[in-house]
Amino acid sequence: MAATGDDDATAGDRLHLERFVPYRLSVLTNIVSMSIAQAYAREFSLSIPQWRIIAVLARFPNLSAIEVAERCAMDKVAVSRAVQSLLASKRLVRAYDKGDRRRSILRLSAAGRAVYMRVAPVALSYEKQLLDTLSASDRRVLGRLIGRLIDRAREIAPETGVTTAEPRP
Amino acid sequence: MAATGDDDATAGDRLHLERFVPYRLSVLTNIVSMSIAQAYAREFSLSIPQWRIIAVLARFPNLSAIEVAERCAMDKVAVSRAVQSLLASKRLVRAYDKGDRRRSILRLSAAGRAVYMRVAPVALSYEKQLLDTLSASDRRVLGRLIGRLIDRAREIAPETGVTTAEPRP
DNA sequence: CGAGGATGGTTACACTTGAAACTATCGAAC
DNA sequence: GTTCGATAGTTTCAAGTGTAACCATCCTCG
Repeated sequence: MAATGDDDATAGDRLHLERFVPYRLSVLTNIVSMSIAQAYAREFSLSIPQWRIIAVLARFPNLSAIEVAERCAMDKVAVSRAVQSLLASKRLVRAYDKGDRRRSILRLSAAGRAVYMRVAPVALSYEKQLLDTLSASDRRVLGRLIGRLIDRAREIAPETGVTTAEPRP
Repeated sequence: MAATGDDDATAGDRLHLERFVPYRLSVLTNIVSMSIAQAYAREFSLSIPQWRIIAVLARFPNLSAIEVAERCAMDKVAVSRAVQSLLASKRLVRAYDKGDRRRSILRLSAAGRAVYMRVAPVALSYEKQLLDTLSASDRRVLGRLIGRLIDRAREIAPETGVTTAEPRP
């Protein structure tokens, strides 16, 4: 127990970590990410980046590595590494663009699709469990708020470079 | 086969990454954390764990390492390391409990408080900027939703051990 | 007292991650 | 065609992180 008791933040501006939204978001995200990761890491030995790549390629096949990076909010180094391990485990197939031979074209293999088919329901059911404490209207609001905050965070981010999802259309 | 480049997720259960709440939370948190970290990492060479420890000790002085860990949602190894570097940079003072000599007692030094005084306003102003796209009522709702989701995530987390903040009172 | 177990904290090692440098290809300008 | 700069992707090396093993101290129960 804090000997002096409490709150020694003598600034005019008080930062209460436990009410500080960035901090709380980070706590929430950590718990959620770890929970989901556990579900697939154990059974399929997938890392988080690997799983993201599978998920995005399941939905948008034939992306290049950089396009994957944009959609996944990962940087290209992380994508490169995850792609290599997915190629090694034969869950991914890589071709190269005829016209531009720098550009890779990534698709899931049958094995990759199989992994997706088994992991996706687990992920979705986790999300369902997580959200079912909220009312339908709270869920809608949550979705809207997250969207707004992401947009806003991007606006005020000091040119963070790559950790930005959603390719500009 | 969708060579057209769209939605090949032929499962009955479709995972739309861009609508998947855990994913969106992770994107949001990444952008936010990196933005804030940049602010203090550059000027004060503080890592995220270091900054968290400073913030929590500014508010609750004389905690032990484990109490810090609980409040920061960090594990004790991370705390140990961050404490060491903060001791090395003279931003922290460590004493040991008279009654229980295993137990450390951590406090900010004058230098540590000075860092806090300069970083806290930056963090708060970032939060303000982030949230000022939302109406006052949306902000309240957001706070409530995050709280609910953290509780829920803890409930359904498969005994993740330590990544859990808020000591039980 | 002293053995066994719990608790606070640190160390060791393997693995992941990030920043920067590097290769290779492309497009355009001269 | 050659040079220059941009783009796609990889490699490298250093730093960060997690797990497990490890000391030291404390507690308790015989």
